[in-house]
Amino acid sequence: MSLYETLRTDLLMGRYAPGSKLRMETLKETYGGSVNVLRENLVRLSAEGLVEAEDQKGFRVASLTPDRLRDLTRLRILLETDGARHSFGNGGVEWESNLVAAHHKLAYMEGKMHEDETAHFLMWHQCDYEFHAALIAACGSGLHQRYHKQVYDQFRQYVVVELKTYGFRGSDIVDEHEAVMRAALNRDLAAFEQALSRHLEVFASRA
Amino acid sequence: MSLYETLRTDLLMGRYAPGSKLRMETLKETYGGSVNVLRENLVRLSAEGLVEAEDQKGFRVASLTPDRLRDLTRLRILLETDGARHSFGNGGVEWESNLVAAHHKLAYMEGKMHEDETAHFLMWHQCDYEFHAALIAACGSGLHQRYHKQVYDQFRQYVVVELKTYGFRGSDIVDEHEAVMRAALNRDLAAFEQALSRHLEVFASRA
DNA sequence: TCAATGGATTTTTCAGAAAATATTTCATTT
DNA sequence: AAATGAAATATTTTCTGAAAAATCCATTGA
Repeated sequence: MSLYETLRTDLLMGRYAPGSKLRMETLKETYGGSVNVLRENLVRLSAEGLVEAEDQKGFRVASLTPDRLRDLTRLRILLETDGARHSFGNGGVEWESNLVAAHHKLAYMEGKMHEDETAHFLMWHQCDYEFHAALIAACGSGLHQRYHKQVYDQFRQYVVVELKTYGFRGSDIVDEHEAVMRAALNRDLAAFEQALSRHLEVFASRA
Repeated sequence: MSLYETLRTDLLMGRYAPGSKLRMETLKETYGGSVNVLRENLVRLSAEGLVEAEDQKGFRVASLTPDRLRDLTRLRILLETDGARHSFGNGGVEWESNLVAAHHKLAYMEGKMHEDETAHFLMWHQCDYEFHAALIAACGSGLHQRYHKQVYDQFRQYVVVELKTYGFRGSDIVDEHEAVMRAALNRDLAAFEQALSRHLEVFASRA
């Protein structure tokens, strides 16, 4: 795994507390590599919103403010809803069956989460992303998908912290995902937006 | 001006042909500074979509493909329409008058463009951005605005090339901007989306 | 208490070289 | 003549160690 991916995973999975300082010396010890390479990656990660860069004051993990969560929630709803709208138009059986598959896998992982949260932590996140990505997979715009991933990843920071603090919030999530998928398969945009908004905003109001 | 801003402006204003290679040696001669700093900035600019990075093959100016233009157009319409929708709700007289002011300045610059395109080139771009930014200025989400700027800047690459190739396409643009502003002031979302789509898609179909 | 000061810490930049990879050149073979 | 492959060249990428610039912090003096 490249330094970029390693760093990114560690940031996403809550290895460092949000808002905490990322000191060069420490990073060098942890990841090896020289200052330049580390900086390059930190610069990239700040452009992607996972890291904050303050001029002459180095880098820190992006902070978890309520405002940012609100912004991220709104953007996710916007990008997923519009992406889904296009998928409704472009997507055929292929798209549908990939979506059903992703949802099945996700539902399975959510079952597993009740057994052992920490063991399936990473895998559940992976499946959750793949489900939400599948919704917009047929939107026909790579750039749209790229921005969605960026926003999703920032949102995930909040999810990880919430999950580590309060534990997996169980069957509600399963129902919400189910409702989202059903609306997508029915190509019912209004229902989709409502189900998705519910899914994300319920989370945002808890976190 | 920082190296980042200088580089960014040069890229945006078409100093280098789209798709052309950015060789380290050349950049060092042009901008000074050492390799590391240059790389940091190029990494950042590739995360923002103005530069393409190919592993082990260095950096090049982002290429102008029709697909990318289509994606960028769609995203601009999405972000500006949704941003405007929120502005309609949140924006008061303050927002309105800033919008009117931005439009007035833009219309003035578009008059100047008929006199001397190259002289007012940079200023017109500035005003065009400020107008489009003013539309979503009251959307209430800094992140939304940040992403919009990113998309706008990438779109601008195409505008600059088109403008340099065919010259300023005159009074059509003025009318389009006028229609967009009027719809915004009337808080008529459907009209707004239509006017904006027209404005951007007419351009996209020409370029 | 508050602000100024000076030393310690940290970030940022630098220059040059080494390592890794790409590209070109050119002789050889098919 | 076209294709192949190895050597030479060029370029990117990484590393090192250090200097420069900025920030942080604890102590001093008002």
